[in-house]
Amino acid sequence: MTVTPQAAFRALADPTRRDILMMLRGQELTIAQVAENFDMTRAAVKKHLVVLRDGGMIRTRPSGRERINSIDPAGMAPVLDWLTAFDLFWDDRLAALRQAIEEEDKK
Amino acid sequence: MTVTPQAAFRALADPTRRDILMMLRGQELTIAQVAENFDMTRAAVKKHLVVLRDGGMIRTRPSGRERINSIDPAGMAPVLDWLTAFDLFWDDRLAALRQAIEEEDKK
DNA sequence: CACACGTGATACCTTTTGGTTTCACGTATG
DNA sequence: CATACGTGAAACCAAAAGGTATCACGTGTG
Repeated sequence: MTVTPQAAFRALADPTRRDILMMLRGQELTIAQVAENFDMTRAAVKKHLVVLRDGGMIRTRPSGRERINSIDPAGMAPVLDWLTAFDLFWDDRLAALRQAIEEEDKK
Repeated sequence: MTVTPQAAFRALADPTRRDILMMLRGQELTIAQVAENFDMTRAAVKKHLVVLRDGGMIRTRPSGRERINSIDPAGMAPVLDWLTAFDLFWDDRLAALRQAIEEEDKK
């Protein structure tokens, strides 16, 4: 199941899905628990979770009659890779980052 | 005209638009020149350029009867900011980046 | 000035997307 | 075993997205 860059970018394109990712950043949640935080049906949230899964952003593990969703740390890689390849803006960011790191190393 | 993160993510969600950004990475192009590279009408490409502009990814400057499109380096900032705030995967990337920079500094 | 050229804008069409409702199914639990 | 619970899946709907064709308009150019 190779995750295409397109699936990854699509997963990030919806604000609800980005919120779900943020929500899952520190904790694992069942679909029902995720749905509690949104003003939409569980079914709608489920669909978003499927898109996130197709994009490689989350993993789902069954536990009894529940499904536990957690972030897939590797999922962001295709996006990062594209941004790196794009690399125009990257120069500035890299420069700032390099400086920050060097400053920190001086301590 | 504040660019919402949503507009930025939306701009990146379409493969044609990402291709356009890549195409604009090194050169400035008129809409007609951009359109030459795709199997779709100029009007369709124009729409993509509008979305990219709304997302803050490109700038358009008039030159006679032409419009010259170029990348806006600052456009990627909202995306980068979100990814940084998301920061789970970031750890690995940052670690690798830090190491690469430190290695280079030793030379 | 007449006219070709590059673009902007609009109407229109089809497909995708985000959402709902409803029902079937496996899993706990009284 | 009966039943409540969490989920999966399908049918359906409205709105958004991606595309086309077409026309209007400013800008060069013969």
